[in-house]
Amino acid sequence: MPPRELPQQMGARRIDRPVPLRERVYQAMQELIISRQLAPGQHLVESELAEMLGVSRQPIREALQLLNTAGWVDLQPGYGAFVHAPAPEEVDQLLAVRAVLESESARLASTLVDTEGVDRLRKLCAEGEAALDEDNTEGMVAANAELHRTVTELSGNKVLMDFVAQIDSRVQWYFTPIAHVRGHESWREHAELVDAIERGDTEGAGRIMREHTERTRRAYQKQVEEGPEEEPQPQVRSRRRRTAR
Amino acid sequence: MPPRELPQQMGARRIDRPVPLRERVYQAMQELIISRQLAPGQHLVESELAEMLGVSRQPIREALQLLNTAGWVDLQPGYGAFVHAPAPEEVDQLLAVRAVLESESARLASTLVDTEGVDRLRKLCAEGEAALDEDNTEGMVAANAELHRTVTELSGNKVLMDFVAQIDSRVQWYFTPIAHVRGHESWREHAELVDAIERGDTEGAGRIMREHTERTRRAYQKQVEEGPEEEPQPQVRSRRRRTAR
DNA sequence: CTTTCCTAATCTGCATACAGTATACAGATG
DNA sequence: CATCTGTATACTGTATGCAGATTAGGAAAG
Repeated sequence: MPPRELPQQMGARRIDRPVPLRERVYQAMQELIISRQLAPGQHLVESELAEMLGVSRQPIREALQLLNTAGWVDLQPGYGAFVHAPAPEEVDQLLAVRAVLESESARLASTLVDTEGVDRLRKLCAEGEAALDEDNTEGMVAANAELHRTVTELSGNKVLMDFVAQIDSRVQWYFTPIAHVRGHESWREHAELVDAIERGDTEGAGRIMREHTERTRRAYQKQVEEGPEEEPQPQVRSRRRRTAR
Repeated sequence: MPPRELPQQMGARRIDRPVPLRERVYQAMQELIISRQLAPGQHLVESELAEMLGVSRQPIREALQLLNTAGWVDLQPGYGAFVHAPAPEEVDQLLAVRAVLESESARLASTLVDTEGVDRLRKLCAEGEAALDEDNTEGMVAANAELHRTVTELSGNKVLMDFVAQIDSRVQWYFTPIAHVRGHESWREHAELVDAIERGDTEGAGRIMREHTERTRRAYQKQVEEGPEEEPQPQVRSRRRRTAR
């Protein structure tokens, strides 16, 4: 330990190191994928992306590797990178895992009740309801994500947070297009969940969260059955020739 | 489909594409970390690794990124890569997540019973017991890992498999040194688990697995409390000067 | 002797260059 | 006309080079 301690309480936030290019490329590409500007199955040519984003191939490659491990793109060695095209059963499986992890988050959160945390949750509930009333889909999705994230944060388990974060961003991707249907119902469940957490009702919190996410999952399944398919997705999966000059 | 089929039954095994260098570097480094040849907290200098493994820095960098997302090394932008040094509470959290995911695996597996799968599980149980009898720690750890992996595989949920695989390899890393203590007890529980899966006892399978992994977790906690610390770990975390010529 | 500042050397981040491989198109062959 | 084969080309994988950032170590000052 250094002889003299530095007052730890000051703006302990260290100056932000320059964010590596690969991180920013990662973010940019994630957004391009979520917004469907890069379509599922599309071939991602490194040099093209490099030119598009104004950087060299190196940071592009690094970002692609990260996107690969996060499940956003599929990397086929010696072949290329393709935007991941989630199969319906994969989405279902993802939601199943989410259900389990979030349920555990709720259980843990309820054992660490904390008025400050509960306040935050209630505020998010209010925001969500408000967004719902004014038909603001985007705001609703955001509030929903933030609520779930907060519950996980309150669980106090960092590892859990990491995993749930990974899953949630992908769930959001799959979901955004099929505009969240179960509006009021969903937010009523959220409110119940917060109540259970507040009173330290571990079993209740876990059960409610589990039921909640399972219902979401079933809503998704139903949507898939009914809505035949958004588009059959040409599922390109083949290398594309750029300039056939 | 092409008009004329090629006799599909012949040695249909396609020639293995050259495994990218980054993959092999990843494997090599993971092994070096598990075997403690690269100590926790140690600074990993790209050029050094490149020389050591006989490749250029590029594949090293890519492998480091992957190792980072998998939790094996910590990457500090502009600063360097360091072998991850798990804090005790992190290990505990990891085991908690493992407990939940594996329990769910067992539940799902029990709903998809299948004699072939049960046979494989039983065989692994036998192997484990045998290894235990002849005091073969390595074999025991391997059988244990393989058993858990198989249960997850039988769950039929690919996403779950991915996550559990990630967790398990890290759990193995943390565990190998503290030589698995709860020997017979652990394998008795495994046998019970397989029985439950065989008879399609979903709740039982889930419960047994949960209790099993929770017990493992508690065994770890106890070990941590008793064994003060392996070594206080200098926690180097500082860049090292290579050739102070 | 302690603290501060400066300097030098190392290391990372990013760009570019090169080689090998897979693909698509065109021409050849039956 | 259909199918096969050869060749040009584009893309990935790997290596190397360069600039800026960051730290360790030591000199200078209190």
